[in-house]
Amino acid sequence: MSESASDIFAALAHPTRRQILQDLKPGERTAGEIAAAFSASGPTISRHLSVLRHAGLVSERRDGNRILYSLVGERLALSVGDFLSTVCPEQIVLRALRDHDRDRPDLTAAGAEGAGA
Amino acid sequence: MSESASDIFAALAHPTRRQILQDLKPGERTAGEIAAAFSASGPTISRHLSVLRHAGLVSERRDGNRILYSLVGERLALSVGDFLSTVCPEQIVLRALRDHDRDRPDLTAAGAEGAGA
DNA sequence: TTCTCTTGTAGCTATTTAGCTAAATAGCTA
DNA sequence: TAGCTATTTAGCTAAATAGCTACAAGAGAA
Repeated sequence: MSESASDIFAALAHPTRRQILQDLKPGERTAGEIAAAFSASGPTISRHLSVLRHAGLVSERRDGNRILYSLVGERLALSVGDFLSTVCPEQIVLRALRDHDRDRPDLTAAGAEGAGA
Repeated sequence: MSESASDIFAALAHPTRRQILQDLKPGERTAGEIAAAFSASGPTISRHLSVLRHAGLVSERRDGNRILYSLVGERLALSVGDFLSTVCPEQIVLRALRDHDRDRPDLTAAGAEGAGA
């Protein structure tokens, strides 16, 4: 498990791959749709997807002719969040998250409990 | 010191550099102390420190003959946490932190040393 | 000054990665 | 069967990375 942390952070080190993850946040998309959002060639995006899959950050599902990719948010949050908690004091992490969504006032204290969605 | 998320994630992609950050959690250490914790050569560790410095994850301070490094936890938490919040639903991130905290209740308060290697 | 300790830089090699084009694979339709 | 679409794999080149040894630079001590 500790070895896969390198795979995850290496996968996140490339801006195209971070953008792919962000594009997958609303829901699953085909490889072609993902590739169409970038100027790089299809095979290049396919390899980026392979890196993300190898890191466990996306999952794939076949639908006839196409392959649909979707984000594995739990793995991303667990692995990255675990490392963050190991290195930083937890207060700093929570404050960073709070600063990110200033719209939501009391996210860390009360809410976020049964929020599966 | 770059501002790029790619630099930060690339810095975190190497296990030696993650271990260095963890070793710096209790407080500042000299380059020699840091290097002594690894089997790699001094120059190799020096370059790892340079990568971490370039990513803004550590800061250095001169003390006579030595150079003392310390963790910049805020930058780590802000950058990584910001990306995490951009890609994952916030609830997943918070639950991941909470799960981690449940497993190791006293990690943030006391040592978390483990840095032996 | 010179000597020593500590840390960083230079130069080299081996390995990995990112990008491309061309070809192969998987599935559907006629 | 052939043909068409979607996606991945193969093969290549250029660039980046990690490791090493050897050397240089900065700061005290003698």
